[in-house]
Amino acid sequence: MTKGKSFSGAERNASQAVKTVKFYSRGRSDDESLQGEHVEAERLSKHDLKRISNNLLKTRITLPVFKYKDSIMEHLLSNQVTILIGETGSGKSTQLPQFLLEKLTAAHGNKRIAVTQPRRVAAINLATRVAQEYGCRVGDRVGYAVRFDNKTNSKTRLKYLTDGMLLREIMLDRNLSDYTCVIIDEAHERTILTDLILGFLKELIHGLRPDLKVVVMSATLQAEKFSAFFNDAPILFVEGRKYPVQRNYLKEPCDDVVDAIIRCCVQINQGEQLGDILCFMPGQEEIDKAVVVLNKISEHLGTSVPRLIALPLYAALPPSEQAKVFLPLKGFKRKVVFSTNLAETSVTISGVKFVVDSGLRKVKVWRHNLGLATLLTVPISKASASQRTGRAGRENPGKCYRLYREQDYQKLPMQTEPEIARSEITSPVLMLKKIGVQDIVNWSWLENPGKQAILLALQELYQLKALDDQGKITSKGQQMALLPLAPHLSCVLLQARDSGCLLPVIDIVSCLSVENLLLNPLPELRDEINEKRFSIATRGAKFGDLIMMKELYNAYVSLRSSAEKDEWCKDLCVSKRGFRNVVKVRSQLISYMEKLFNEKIDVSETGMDNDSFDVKSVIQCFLAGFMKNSAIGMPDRSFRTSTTGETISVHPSSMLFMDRSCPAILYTEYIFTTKGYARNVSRLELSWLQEIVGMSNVKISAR
DNA sequence: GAGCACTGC
Repeated sequence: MTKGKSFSGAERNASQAVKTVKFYSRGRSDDESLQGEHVEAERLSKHDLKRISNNLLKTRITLPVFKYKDSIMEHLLSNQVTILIGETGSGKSTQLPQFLLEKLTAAHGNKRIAVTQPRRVAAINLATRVAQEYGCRVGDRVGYAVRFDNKTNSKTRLKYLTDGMLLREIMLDRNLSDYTCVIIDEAHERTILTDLILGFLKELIHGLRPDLKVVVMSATLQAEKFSAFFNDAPILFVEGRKYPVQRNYLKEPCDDVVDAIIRCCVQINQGEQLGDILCFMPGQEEIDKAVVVLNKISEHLGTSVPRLIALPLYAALPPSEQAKVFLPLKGFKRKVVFSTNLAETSVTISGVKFVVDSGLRKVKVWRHNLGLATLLTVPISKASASQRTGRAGRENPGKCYRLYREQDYQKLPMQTEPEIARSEITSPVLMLKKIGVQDIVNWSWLENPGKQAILLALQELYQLKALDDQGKITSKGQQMALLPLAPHLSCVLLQARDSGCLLPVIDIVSCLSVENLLLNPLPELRDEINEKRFSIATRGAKFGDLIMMKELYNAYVSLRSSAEKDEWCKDLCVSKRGFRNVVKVRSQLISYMEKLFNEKIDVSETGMDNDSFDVKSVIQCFLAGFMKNSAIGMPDRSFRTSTTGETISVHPSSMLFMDRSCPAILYTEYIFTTKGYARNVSRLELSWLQEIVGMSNVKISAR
């Protein structure tokens, strides 16, 4: 097997510039592969826990990271901020926090160590594993906190949590006085929330907490950026072990991604030893097409080569379909998984020996000046290409086929643009205001989103009455920041309380904050499923998607058994996992509202009766949060946005797609793909609009 | 008259 190419320049620089601790992991890796290793710790005795811990220790001490413990700890303890670059399999996420736990809690007995993760599963899996290694139950000395699931108690000293969760804690206690050390893991992913935490920690250690220790853990490419941000904090480089992956490029660029990927898979199948193939593609459309084509072709390839089994993988796919990609195949077969970015970080498939990379991804880019989101297919970054390639070398040496030329690869940007640079930032700005930041433009941004973006966010928050005309956070803004919702939806909820229709609005807001609740039916079932949805949501048929969600929710909770619920979900092509989440979100929102206003919400009055709420009041609550998201019907039957007069169309997924009678519409999302689409659409009467918005800034032309 | 990458509280 040919050895893979050497690291890129930036990776080498990072390792040369600093003290290098190299090791080769022989144990299991420190991330997703922990799945399925859980032991029912609750049922085990102290003796059993100790025994398991001792057994695991035998594995842990064979890890060279254990051998370098003293040297790593020396750096960590003598610096306030340390950047730790650790590759996959370096054990950094499980071992380092335990080393620190030993040292720091000896000195600060009642304080905690926080380890943040961008994803819930990672936080839960890591805490579960580390508790075993430590020899305790999860939720005792070692625990975790993610939304809907808090396994910590007063004895917890090592706490794994999602970065969203830590930000909540920051908003409630801006000194983080519970903690002696904060470890930010996977910082290179540059999620908005990770960026905010880093900026916040920088201010905190230079202000009220000069004693707080900070460790930033990241993959190679961004080390210098983090180091420079924290006043040249030392970078520690811990090498993991990856198997070599041979990289192959195209000689000529291809113009049809699906065609090129299929050819490549067939070629691999004919020339290479057994091993599964993982193909990275931009989106669902290309994936579905490739699956159909490859499954058709594989029938005609003969029996001298493995039978190709094509499988799709993307987030909108039902979990039962997603599960198929993890099942090993029996017999003379080769699995070909066509995946979105999902398989780049969130999911690991074992058995993959070959990666085919289209070099493309889909990305949602917010246009501040237009006030809309666009969904674009764009080339990936070098970092992303390297991550995708690495998926072929997790268990054995592998090969990667890049469907672009080497000179095209050289032209790719080094890193993916951080999320905060291409997103709407009303929510981050409100969080900063809540924390007490006055000057948002000059705050310690890891990546400053720009003056225009910030001013537009401030303006938006002012219109939602979260800020006063001095730019100071109002008491309404304080409440909005504490609700686990986008500011617009928080505003809707607060309006609903004032209007006396909190319960139906909470149900709808809960539906809106769960992703992929309504699944896309297969084309041949579409009309049938639509009919079923219309027959259940009789008022939604007239008033649109928000009202439909309330009716679907009512229908869902009126079913008794979970078997009935599952059947119903399947029948209407809605996500059962989604609806289970709706129920959780709903009860969380109710309890948060109770806490905010120190009052008890009487849930009994929410009946199964769809007619027990007033449609006009409910939709007017949404107008309070989405004032600018309204459009007026024109004589030619198109809609024009009331803010800019742009043409906007009702999205085909909406209940109102076929409706020709709406005088005006309200929508919660405005997204540009092939043209401007309104999603989650409600019917508006012109008089409703006038009552709420007033005549001043909306031009209304009657149909 | 037609479509949607991924997270988080």
